[in-house]
Amino acid sequence: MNKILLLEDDNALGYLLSEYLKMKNFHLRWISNSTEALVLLEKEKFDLLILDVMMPEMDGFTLAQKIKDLYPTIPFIFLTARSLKVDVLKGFSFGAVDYLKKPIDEEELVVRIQALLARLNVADSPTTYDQIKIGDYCFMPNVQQLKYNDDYTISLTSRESELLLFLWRHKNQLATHKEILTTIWGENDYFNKKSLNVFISHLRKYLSKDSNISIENIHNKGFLFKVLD
Amino acid sequence: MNKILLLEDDNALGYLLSEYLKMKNFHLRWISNSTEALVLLEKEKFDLLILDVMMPEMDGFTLAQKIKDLYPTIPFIFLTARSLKVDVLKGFSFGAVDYLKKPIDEEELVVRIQALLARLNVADSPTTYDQIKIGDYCFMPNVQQLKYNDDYTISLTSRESELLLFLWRHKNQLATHKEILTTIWGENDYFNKKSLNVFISHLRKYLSKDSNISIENIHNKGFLFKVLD
DNA sequence: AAAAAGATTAACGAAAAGTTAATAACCTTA
DNA sequence: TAAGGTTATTAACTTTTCGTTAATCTTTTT
Repeated sequence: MNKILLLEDDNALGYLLSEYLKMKNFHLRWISNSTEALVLLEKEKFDLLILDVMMPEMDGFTLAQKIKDLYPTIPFIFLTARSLKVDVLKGFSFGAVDYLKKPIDEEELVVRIQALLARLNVADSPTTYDQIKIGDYCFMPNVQQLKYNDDYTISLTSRESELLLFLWRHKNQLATHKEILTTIWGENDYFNKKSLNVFISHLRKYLSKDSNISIENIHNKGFLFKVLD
Repeated sequence: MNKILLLEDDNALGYLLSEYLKMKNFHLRWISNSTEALVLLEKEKFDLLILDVMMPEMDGFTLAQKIKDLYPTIPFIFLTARSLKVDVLKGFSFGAVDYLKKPIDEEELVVRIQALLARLNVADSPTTYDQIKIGDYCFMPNVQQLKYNDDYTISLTSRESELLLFLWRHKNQLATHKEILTTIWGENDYFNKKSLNVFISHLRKYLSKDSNISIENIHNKGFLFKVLD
């Protein structure tokens, strides 16, 4: 879950936003004091800051400057009543990732935050889960390869790989001819069905080392990819 | 420099924005047709899309949906005259990173783009390497050299070096023709694909001493730079 | 037992990929 | 600006790959 720090000195708005964001399942911390923010950042890690520009003691810009120096990677959004263009430009020049003008629409704020955090999270995890364990085999659909026990690797053709993926997604269920043909070949006709048989045959051969795996034919219906665990 | 694709059917606004953004040193391409956008994205790589929501033929939302499916990582901004709240929410739900209401303030657009690209760039290339161990080889992209076991050194051409770096960054993953061509050659067409083959051939020869390294072709898709450790 | 469906292997042709050589573009330096 | 060298692209040709089709045999159904 994502931790957000909201810095807003207006009690009404601060309360409204913090309750709303909590309701939307953000882990939210609301404070109304700039110096407290710095103390808190020292102790806890936040994924996002939401800063009001107009603040007593220290205004949002100077605070942002300080934060930028201390924690250059943490993203922050400005909230402001001043919709002066020069302020918007100034906000971004300070490194803001967004700048919202009051009155704040809570729903819009939420979707903007979500869009932002989604981007941050995908940037973090380039990991494409692309390893599928099938018995003694490991199937990597993205690179169209099938590895047997670290022993050897079989390169699959596109059709073979698509078909295996389809079967795996429907493992231990009936995968009908029609489903397979329409999704992989695009058309369900006599000749493509012949092709399908050829590819089933290929896959059976590739997977023959593990007796817990089988591709069984269901007469006149389709195939059953059986994987015992 | 960052490449931006602007899709805006209003000639006056399209012209204004494209000129303004060019002046601000963006590499900008302006088109007014949704289908043209899809064709262009197939051939060229863009860092950011700016889409008008209201378009003839295909509206921005459906286009965004298509783009999202085909190129899930490319960020886009919506531009719109409809400031209906439901549209803003819809825009973000489609994966937009920002949503600007007309009339567009060009200066604000520029700073928002800059903020966005700045974040993308730091996330993308966190490090620049000057020594990369690849099996028995040591690759030095900055000096475009490839050393085999302190034994001998191969001087690489710029293309060879760029390609090897790209492959290394995508090692053990599928590097599609399109990705390679759009990032290194800038354009994805028949002839550049031919060139790519030539360079792949060069690299294979250079790297042939270490049997744990291979560049495998994935038919009709791209290449797989395999490095076993 | 006949007919239909499925399995397996092989053959084929089109398209893609690999390789080497030739040409064109691009620098540098005189 | 011309020469020479380097690099990238294009061309020409060969090899490989892949999906379909065909041929043959086996299994299932009625």
